Amino acid sequence: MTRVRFAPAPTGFLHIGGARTYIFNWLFARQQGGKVVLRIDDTDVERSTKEAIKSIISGLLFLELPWDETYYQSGAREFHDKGAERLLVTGAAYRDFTPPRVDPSSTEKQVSPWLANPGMRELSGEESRRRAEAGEPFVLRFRVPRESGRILEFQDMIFGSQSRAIEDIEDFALCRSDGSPTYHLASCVDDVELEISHVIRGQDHLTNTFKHILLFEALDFNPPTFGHLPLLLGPDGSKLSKRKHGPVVSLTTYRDRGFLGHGLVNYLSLLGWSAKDDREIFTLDELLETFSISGIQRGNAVVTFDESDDQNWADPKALWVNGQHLRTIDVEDLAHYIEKHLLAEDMWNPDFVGEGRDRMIATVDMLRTRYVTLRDFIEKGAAYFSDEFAIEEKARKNLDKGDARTLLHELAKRFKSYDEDTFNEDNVEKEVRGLAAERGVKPGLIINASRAALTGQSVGPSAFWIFIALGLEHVIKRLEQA
RNA sequence: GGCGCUAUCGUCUAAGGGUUAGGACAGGGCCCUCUCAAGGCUCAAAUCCGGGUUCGAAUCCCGGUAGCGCUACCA
Repeated sequence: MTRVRFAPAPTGFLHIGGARTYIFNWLFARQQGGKVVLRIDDTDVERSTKEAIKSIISGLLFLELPWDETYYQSGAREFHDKGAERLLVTGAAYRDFTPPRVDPSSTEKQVSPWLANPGMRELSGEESRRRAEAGEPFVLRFRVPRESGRILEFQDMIFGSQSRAIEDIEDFALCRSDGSPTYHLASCVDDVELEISHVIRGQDHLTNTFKHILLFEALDFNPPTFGHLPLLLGPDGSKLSKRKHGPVVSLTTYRDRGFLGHGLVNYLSLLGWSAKDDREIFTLDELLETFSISGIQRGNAVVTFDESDDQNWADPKALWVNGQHLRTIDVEDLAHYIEKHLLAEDMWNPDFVGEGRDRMIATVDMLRTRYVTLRDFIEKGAAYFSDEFAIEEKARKNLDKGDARTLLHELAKRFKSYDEDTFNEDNVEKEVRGLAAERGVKPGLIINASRAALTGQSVGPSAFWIFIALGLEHVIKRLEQA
């Protein structure tokens, strides 16, 4: 049985690199008919927060790729303790009483690689126990058998055959001085506990994998199959991170700014993976059909975004992919997503249910070809859903041209004799063009002024269509107020 | 510094010994047109450098360089 896990540390929001890892895990597992476990790696009590867990889960829900089980590492402490105990008893681990390094994050160059603290591996079992019982703090370290001169090897699903000399691996920590397990210990023990068959994670763990293999062996378990994904880099070329790149890379930002869950899934899946043909747009089903680990390449991918640019706050390609989804998904579904945003903005109008439903759907359908996010319906499309909308500078200019306002008022007067049946696109066009001919002005003058009066914008769908979309009542009101 | 990984248009990528090095986004132009989009057509844009191997190298090998990652009592 294929079982994969996605294991974020709840030390902040989940960024889109993590989301991509989740997507690839999910796709792989689902193709195999396997299970997906969400494992919250909250062993670092200092930095883990409840809010982060909430943010991660809500971000993941937004992707609409459901997982099967949720597991909290903090609730599995007894397994970790048992593992640590076992490693200590068998001699695979030892206590290190060396005080912590003063400034572990210091940038000073290391002259030679650190492998172990002097004197600690050689401590006799008795002395080690005595000092521990006396209350002297220690970290538990893995005793890497460097003297074996072994070359460690494994087959990575993505990077292929990997090897590393055991003598280059340092005695990594298994438990902190407060007794809590580190990532390496907890992760491996839990992978065993959860019967994980495939570990698919970021390439930043590629070198750690050798440590993990050593750990699995010492614990007497067969290591799972590993696959490492190329990393996502920010515009500056460094590994995507919440600290460095900020909330623009947060999964929840994409949700809040109006991405479609599967639109983002599509874009993210294209980073490091391709179908080997020219296709770029995939529904979830198509992705499920097409995705393959062998289509993943090994180079890191740069995500370009510009926080200060309203148009390109996300990667332009991400926006484009989302736009493609926006205009191809079922319009009813789309309307449903838009409703949520309207509700959130207090722009919800009860007319959108019942009789007005069809009108709303038709509006959404017309607007979707020129928008790329759900937010656009709220911002650029305000006039279609609400009577409160701003009038743009360019639109005002269109209204100020010639006798535009007078003509619009005349138009309003004429539409008063219309009813629901006669008020259709053809008749409106005839009326508008007729008025233009009558007064000897270009039709464009009235047309563009109409759009300005009706929507507050100089750009948008066909003006004749807008008349119908808004309905007779609103049209007359807005024309009169022009 | 040590170890590991990677290297094709600005960005995401295809081509795994023989192609005018293909596609997509973004950019330019044209068509369409009541505006803006969408859509269609089109232009510009790349094999990191140096050596091999080979009739032939983006592709295989070696060396350099660059980038990224790891080198924590973070994950």
